[in-house]
Amino acid sequence: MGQSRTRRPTIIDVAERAGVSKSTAARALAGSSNITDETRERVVAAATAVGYERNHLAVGMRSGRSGMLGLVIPDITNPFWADVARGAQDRAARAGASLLVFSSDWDPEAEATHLKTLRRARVDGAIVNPVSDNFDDLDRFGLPCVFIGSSAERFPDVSSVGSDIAQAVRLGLDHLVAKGHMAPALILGPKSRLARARFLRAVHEHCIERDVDPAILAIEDGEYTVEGGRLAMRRLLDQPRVGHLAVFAANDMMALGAMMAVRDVGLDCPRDVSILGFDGIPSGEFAWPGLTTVAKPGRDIGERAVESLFDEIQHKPEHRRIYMPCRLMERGSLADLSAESPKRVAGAGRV
Amino acid sequence: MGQSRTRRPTIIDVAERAGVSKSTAARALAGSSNITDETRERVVAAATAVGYERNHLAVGMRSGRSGMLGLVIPDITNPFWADVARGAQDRAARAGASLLVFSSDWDPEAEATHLKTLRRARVDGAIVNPVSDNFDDLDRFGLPCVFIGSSAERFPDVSSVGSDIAQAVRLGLDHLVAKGHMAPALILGPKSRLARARFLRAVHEHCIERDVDPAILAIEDGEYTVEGGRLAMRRLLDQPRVGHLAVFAANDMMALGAMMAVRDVGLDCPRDVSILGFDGIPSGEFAWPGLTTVAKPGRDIGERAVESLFDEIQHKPEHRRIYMPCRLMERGSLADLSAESPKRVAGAGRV
DNA sequence: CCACATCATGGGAACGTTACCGCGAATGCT
DNA sequence: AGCATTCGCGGTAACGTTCCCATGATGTGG
Repeated sequence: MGQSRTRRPTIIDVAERAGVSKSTAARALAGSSNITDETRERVVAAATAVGYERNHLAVGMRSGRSGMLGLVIPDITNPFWADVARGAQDRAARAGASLLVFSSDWDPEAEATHLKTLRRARVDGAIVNPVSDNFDDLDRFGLPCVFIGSSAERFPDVSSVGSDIAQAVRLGLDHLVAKGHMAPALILGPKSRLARARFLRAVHEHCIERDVDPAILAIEDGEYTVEGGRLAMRRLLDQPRVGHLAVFAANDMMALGAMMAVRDVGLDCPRDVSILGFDGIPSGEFAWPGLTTVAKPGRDIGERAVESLFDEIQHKPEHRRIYMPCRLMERGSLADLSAESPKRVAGAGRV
Repeated sequence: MGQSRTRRPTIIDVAERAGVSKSTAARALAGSSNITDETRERVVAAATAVGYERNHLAVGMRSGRSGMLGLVIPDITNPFWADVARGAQDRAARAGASLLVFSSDWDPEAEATHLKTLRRARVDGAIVNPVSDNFDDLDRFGLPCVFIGSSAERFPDVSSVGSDIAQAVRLGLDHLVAKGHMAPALILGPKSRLARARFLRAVHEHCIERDVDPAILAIEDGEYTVEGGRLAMRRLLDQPRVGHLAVFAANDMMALGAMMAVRDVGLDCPRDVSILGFDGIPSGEFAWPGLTTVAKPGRDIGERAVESLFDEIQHKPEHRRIYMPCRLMERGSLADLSAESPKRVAGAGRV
């Protein structure tokens, strides 16, 4: 980087060089109103000549719009959230906005700090995966906000975007049923998490539609981690059972952990145990066997969140709850038992 | 979000409420100079009472420091770059700065656009994994800049932070040798990439130190992707060979692809083929067997890049080239042959 | 040919903050 | 006591932009 610290040219420099006032220069550069073509061209030429670049700080100050959005997610290192961030980034960029990204590590305090930073930076709005239960601060001077993820629904007044868990569960169970797994065991996240309740409710509904008593499903809880899944699967394997075991895990990490547990006890997936995940993280592709999973549309969620946020910023008060559809990614972790045993449950075979 | 659009309080509101001038209020809030404790307390009280939050746009305007940094990486969705972003984020936050994150998708045009956006946003500096060959624009008004990654070294005038490829290769080869793999095959990225040349040179040096002729090493090239690795491995397996095959891949994705290729032809890793990767992406942990790899310190790189950038911003002209050490992650993809065959190469066993 | 509308342009204020300067009071020193 | 120095505080300018209003020029219609 050679010659350092030349003062950045301002619109006044442009105006002087073009021989007009700064008002005229500003009008010319803004594009539209009431300007001779000749003057406009002269101003534009002057601008490129001096290398003028509009100062967005000043613009933001004058207009009250900084052109920046905030994104507060648990961890950018988590592939799902990286996907969300990428979608938000792209959508924001398409609208000429920039994204300030923060990771909260599921820590309410960090979250609060980051939100304060965002308010001070005068972002036009924020997208948050809420960790804390208390967002009164946020409310005070009305920072436009869109929440993201299933934890968002604790807040009735805030628009939110998330994945359609009911549809996802339905998709997963339909697939399991089609493969001949009528009553899969469940590995779920910790109790008192909204996502868990929603997942479970969808499973119940699906079972009832198929005339299956939900109570017969084995359920194990665990942390949303590889280790959590491993332990839950170990408990599942300890239970007496006949024949093939199918498992629907509420999270890919848990599913991968479950896969490890299967290997730990000398069994084989998918020969002895079938595993279905939920998330769509890339690691599932490289596991052996590849993890069949219901993939959340992280990128789409990010994009839609930004769009919702723009609505919010423009005071379009249509406060909405958006659920994005998930998609089945079929890989190798499910055995196909549909031919082996006769379908004993009415309506089980439908897709 | 209930009562919307109350005007955000300014320092003037605070001053009025505290019964002082805005200068005094500013001084009180800035912390230090020449203020009675009593006045300071009154101002601080007033500030919290009205919910004052300093407007960083205005501060940036006045001071010329926006308190924001830019980060332009190929893809936030790529786990390595997500790691880098996380490190940069945390380090920046610790210094009270925020990070504007952009993904370029290895597209020079997108990169240029993002850099322009960053300049307009008046970031104090930028961290870039350079894609383009031409950064004259960047130079013009001296946006402080630190480059990141091995492609950075094309630019002699710009400070850079990257991983220590020489050390990484040494680490990997030492480990291979210790496990009894004296002359591993190499799966490398495309020619005319700087990283490839560096990798190869380090391999040569290591070989020569061990009195091994580098020319005997089999080398296959491929794209830095799973598919690239798969194809390269397939070619490697087509070649006639005796006994166990060991492979050092220049990238974890390629290594995972190689693993698939091994499975494709009915062989077993690590029984028949040993594979060593380079990157440390999480997916390697869930592959079967777990991928032994040399992990790049993505997070540390991000942190150091921010630190370097701060130096750059403060005109500390010590332009530096920093190489961060890598770390071996031992998992299951390497067979231990050290006991089986006598060491025929002098000095091979050292660690 | 004059009244009036239209239009391109310039002047100035304002966004919120901080740095600088100046003023009056209080304090220290001889 | 008298003078110098320090100290707390207020006023004002400036950062770069855009918006509003005024002004003068030009065009239009009666």
